[in-house]
Amino acid sequence: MDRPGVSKGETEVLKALWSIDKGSVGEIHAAIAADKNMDYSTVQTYVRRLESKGYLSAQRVGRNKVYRSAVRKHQVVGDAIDEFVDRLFDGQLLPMVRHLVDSRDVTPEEVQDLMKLVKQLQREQKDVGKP
Amino acid sequence: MDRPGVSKGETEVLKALWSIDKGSVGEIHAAIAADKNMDYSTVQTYVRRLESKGYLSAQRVGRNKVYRSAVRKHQVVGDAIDEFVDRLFDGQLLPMVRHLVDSRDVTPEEVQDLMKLVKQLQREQKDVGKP
DNA sequence: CCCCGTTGAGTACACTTGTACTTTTTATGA
DNA sequence: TCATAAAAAGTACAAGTGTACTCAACGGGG
Repeated sequence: MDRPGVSKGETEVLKALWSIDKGSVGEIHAAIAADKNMDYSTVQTYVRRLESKGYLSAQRVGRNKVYRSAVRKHQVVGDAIDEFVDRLFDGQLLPMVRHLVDSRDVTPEEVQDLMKLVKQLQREQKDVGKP
Repeated sequence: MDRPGVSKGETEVLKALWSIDKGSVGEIHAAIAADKNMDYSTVQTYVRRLESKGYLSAQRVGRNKVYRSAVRKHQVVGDAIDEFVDRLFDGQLLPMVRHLVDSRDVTPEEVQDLMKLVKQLQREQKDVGKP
């Protein structure tokens, strides 16, 4: 069940697909084109490669194909994170987060959200094993 | 001043170099070999590539060269993180962290450390502009 | 009914990366 | 002094990636 990794360009396609749920190459292209600057043919290539890697499933509808992601976003993103954290931080979470907040400006809002997140984690851990 | 990115294998070499500060290819190899399984020649290749990309500076000492990193760890890691966060989370910190803590088991110790980290952030932000 | 634009399929090609093998140089100990 | 081991230098090569161009097919609007 483990496929070859997703490249940078392919990731763009997957993100677009997740955002529109399903669509033809043209629709995927439209969902990307906004910010990035990716040729239709390039998207086509990425789609083809993703399909052959098993990340997309296609369904014929008349003359065209409708693609949808065959993997959950959570899964793909999680795998990418794992690999990244392994590569740079030997799998350790804390140094990673420290670097994150350390190297970029964190806004007060973000700090608040972080705090909420951590508090929630604490609560979850207290609840372990309780009804 | 912006060099081509560092590949996965090259990152291993850089990490080894940061850990021993400086060394010959042999010493770098020794600093890696422990866990990973990287041939001496492979390390040689990575070193050569890193040098030509401008990440290493070399200094001749007798028959061999002593290499050291020409870039600070913080810089390289920071760049990698930025690119990664951009690629998967459109540059947004919070979704990234949420996913991080969400997708892997966080130990109680890690939660405590996270809490410390966030509290420190809060303190820092209160101090902005004060003597 | 036919042309045109949208799709899909096939092909291209240079650059990067992982992974090494081979050849050359050189200091060093027998 | 000369062989040897270690390091450096050069070469190799397949797979993956970014980035597209070309051509064929087909379906809908004029």
